[in-house]
Amino acid sequence: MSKIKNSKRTILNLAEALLQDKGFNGFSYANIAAELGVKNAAIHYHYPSKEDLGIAVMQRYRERFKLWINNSRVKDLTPEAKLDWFLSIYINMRADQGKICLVGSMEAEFNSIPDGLQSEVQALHKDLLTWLQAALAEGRDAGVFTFKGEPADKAALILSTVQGALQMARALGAKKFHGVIQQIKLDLLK
Amino acid sequence: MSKIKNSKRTILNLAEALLQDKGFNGFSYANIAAELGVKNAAIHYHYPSKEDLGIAVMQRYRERFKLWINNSRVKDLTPEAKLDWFLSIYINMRADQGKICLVGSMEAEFNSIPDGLQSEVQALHKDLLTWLQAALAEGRDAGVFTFKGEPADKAALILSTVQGALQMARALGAKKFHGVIQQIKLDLLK
DNA sequence: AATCTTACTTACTAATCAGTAATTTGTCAA
DNA sequence: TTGACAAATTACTGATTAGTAAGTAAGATT
Repeated sequence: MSKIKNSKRTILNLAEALLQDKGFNGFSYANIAAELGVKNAAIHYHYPSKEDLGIAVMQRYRERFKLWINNSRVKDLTPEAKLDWFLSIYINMRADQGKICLVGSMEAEFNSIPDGLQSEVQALHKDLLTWLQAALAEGRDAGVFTFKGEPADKAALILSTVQGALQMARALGAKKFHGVIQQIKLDLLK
Repeated sequence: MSKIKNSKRTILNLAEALLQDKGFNGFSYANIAAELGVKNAAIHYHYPSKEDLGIAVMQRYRERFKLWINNSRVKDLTPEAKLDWFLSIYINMRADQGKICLVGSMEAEFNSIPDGLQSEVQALHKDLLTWLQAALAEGRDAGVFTFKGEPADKAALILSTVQGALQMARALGAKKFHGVIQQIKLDLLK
């Protein structure tokens, strides 16, 4: 009986990577078990159902995001630096390795994932939008961003863009992704 | 033995809807067969493998798009009307019914779909980008669009945006999607 | 020392999946 | 009417899936 170190955390890490890589319907308990050198049932012991596992991944991500935005290292940034920080989250997802964001992955399969997981996706998407909207409003008030319309719509646009661009990178390469990131800034900065 | 009317076409229609709805890993031959009141094997008769079926859907879509853009009713439009036509494709996908675009659906599952299908996704995405890029360049030259940077990057941004926005609509509603469409135009028109 | 708990294994179920082979049914043309 | 072909059925395979129940080994608690 070989034991996993930090079992719950290790499983979540692997599940998160698999979700970004293959989606909820694209991975199985067997994938995780094999990678960790244990049996399927060992994963079920920690996360009884696949829904439980998916929810745990999403909740951990939400809490991580909450911690970041409430930390002074992000909170006290200028609006422009806040945007850069936000975009860096997506840049660091390694489009060059074909990873996409959790929200995009789950929303693409939204109609075939469990209800409880749908709610978590919804909640995370709202969290991201709320923060980004505030950062955009702050930046426009400070005179460093320019855009027409409502901050809510501009935030939804930017979030949709990065989500879509990560997916595009899979088919057309990471270079295209970075072009889009650049364009977001061109469209926003004075 | 109950026969399907226009079997190949009917199957493709259903497969396309299922792809937009549940993704490649999210539907099965049984879904299609049940809907048509026929057995699984009847679908395999027309499309031996799931990869064949997926490829057929993508190829039909590409040819449809090719026909449209080479038709004078699109070709002779003003740049602004061309943009509206393009966006209407995505608006007509019925975000309110939770449908997303084929490209987004396939790219989200890119790492777990057959190779031949990956190539088709790639090809369609390139087709869309190429056309949009030309329309944007034409519009900027004509003085009706304003944007910084390269038309290629702006085209990639807009395509990523609509793709992501359709997915967002599933979690946050169609209203949000329409807000993003509006914002695309605000960001582009003088 | 005895017991309880954690983390896992073994062994299984029931369902679903894509796909195949052999056969039957229906239609149309010569 | 017969034969050819298309389109479907029946009946199956082997793989994979999520999930469960019972049992075991090791460590912690009492």
